[in-house]
Amino acid sequence: MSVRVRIAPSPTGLIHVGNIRAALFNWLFARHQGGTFIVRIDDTDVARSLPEYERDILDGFRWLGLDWDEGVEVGGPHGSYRQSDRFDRYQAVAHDLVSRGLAYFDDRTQEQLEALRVRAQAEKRHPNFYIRRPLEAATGGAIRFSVPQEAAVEFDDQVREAMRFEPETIDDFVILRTDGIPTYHLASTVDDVDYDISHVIRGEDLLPSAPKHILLTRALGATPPAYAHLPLILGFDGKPLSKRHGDTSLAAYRHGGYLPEAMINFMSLLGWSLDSDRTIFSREEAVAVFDLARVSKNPATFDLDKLAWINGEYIRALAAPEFIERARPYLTTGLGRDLDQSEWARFAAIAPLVQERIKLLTEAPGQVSWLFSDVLDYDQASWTKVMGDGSAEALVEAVRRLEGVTEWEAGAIEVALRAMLDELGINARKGLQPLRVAVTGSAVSPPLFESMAVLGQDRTLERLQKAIDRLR
RNA sequence: GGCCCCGUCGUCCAGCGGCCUAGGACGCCGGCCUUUCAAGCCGGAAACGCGGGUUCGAAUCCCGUCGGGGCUACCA
Repeated sequence: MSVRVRIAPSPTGLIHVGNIRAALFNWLFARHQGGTFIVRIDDTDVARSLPEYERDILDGFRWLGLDWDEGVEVGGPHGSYRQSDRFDRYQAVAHDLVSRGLAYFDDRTQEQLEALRVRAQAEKRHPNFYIRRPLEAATGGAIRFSVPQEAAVEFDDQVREAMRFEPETIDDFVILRTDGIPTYHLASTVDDVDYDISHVIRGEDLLPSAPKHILLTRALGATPPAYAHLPLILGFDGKPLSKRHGDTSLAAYRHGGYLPEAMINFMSLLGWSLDSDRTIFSREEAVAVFDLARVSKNPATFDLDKLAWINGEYIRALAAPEFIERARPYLTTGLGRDLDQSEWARFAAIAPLVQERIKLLTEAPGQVSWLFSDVLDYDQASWTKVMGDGSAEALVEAVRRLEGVTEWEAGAIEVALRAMLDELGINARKGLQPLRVAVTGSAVSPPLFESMAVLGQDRTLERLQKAIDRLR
């Protein structure tokens, strides 16, 4: 049997990390098995589904490199991969089930049903005791699936192992609404059958729905797929991920300076591990060993600090030109303007030093803004902390020495300034920090000699002079 | 309430009866390096929820208990 898996998000909002992790695990499994990865759009909720959300989902998958073999925008041999195109099919299935005595019409109102649930609760009975009706009780309304009461539903979950649900605890669920729109249970199950899905890999929140889907699949005359229910992802406080934890949409990370390969690596670790001691690994390495049996059963907390660390690791591992290219859009938005060619050259010269100092691409502009502004913006705290006794002398002596440097590059600058330190008899901290603040405006910056080299001799001297004036 | 899932350092993961005086990583603390900040290197604190069994032996198996979570819609 060939492996065919799908991710079926609903376009009712921006796709979030929970969905993405499910997509990733489906993708890893498919690639490891040499199977087919399908992207389907579950838009049965026509009122809330929006085209822009569908676009967001697909953009997100593309950004992460989760390429799909069949599905929306790619096609495949199974017709449409958008459920709103297939309502006829679901309706036909629902009516066929009715005619075969496996489902029935239910014309009761929501209020009546709610009253029955309340009554069941009060009498400590399962709701199904009152919800369930004889097959021929009505001839119109919604269509409910009639859950067979003969046997328990048992299946072997790929991550949770033996599962068993007693029939009286599974309620007769609606498969087709009064308005003819299918419910998630029907559409999803019919599609999984029609598209020959072999493994359903999804969040644990759907575990209680699994017996319903299995029963429905059997009613359709098909063999149920294998199921694998992934642990849920929680926020930093151990509570379910929600708006409270900030923006959990993938888009927020996509624009927040994160690298897609770092996101993939990090999310792979949410409920899975390559082995006992590797944290950083490529997607190819993950594909090579991915195994559902090794997926953890307990919920995973989304740890932003760890994501940031992983992102930093990936940034540092980038080849310099690659880093410059990736940082480019963040630089123009962060600096608020486009850089000209000579400015880009200057950035390129200092980029490797920036690269090892940031965890997010969004931090890049802050590291080099001093390089691109004509009037330096001194950080007041840095100034007061660094400028003290001897600072003026150091600055004056530095100017004198640096004026004499004929070949303006980091090595020569260092030689000149070391000589200055010797002559003044002061240590590097005391002698160099004032220069740093004078040149970059801050006590924290990329290495000084390289920074001066990139800034240029004239501008460096100019800034040193300005600081001297300011001290008087 | 009912049904179901889960329970190893603060966090993620390893462990699937003896290799465990419980391993790795993030974070935290300390040190080294050092022109600042990072990075890097070295070291440290830090966990098997609890109670019973089973067994020569349990983090690993069983039962209970407590705790966390999911589902319980004509949402998905």
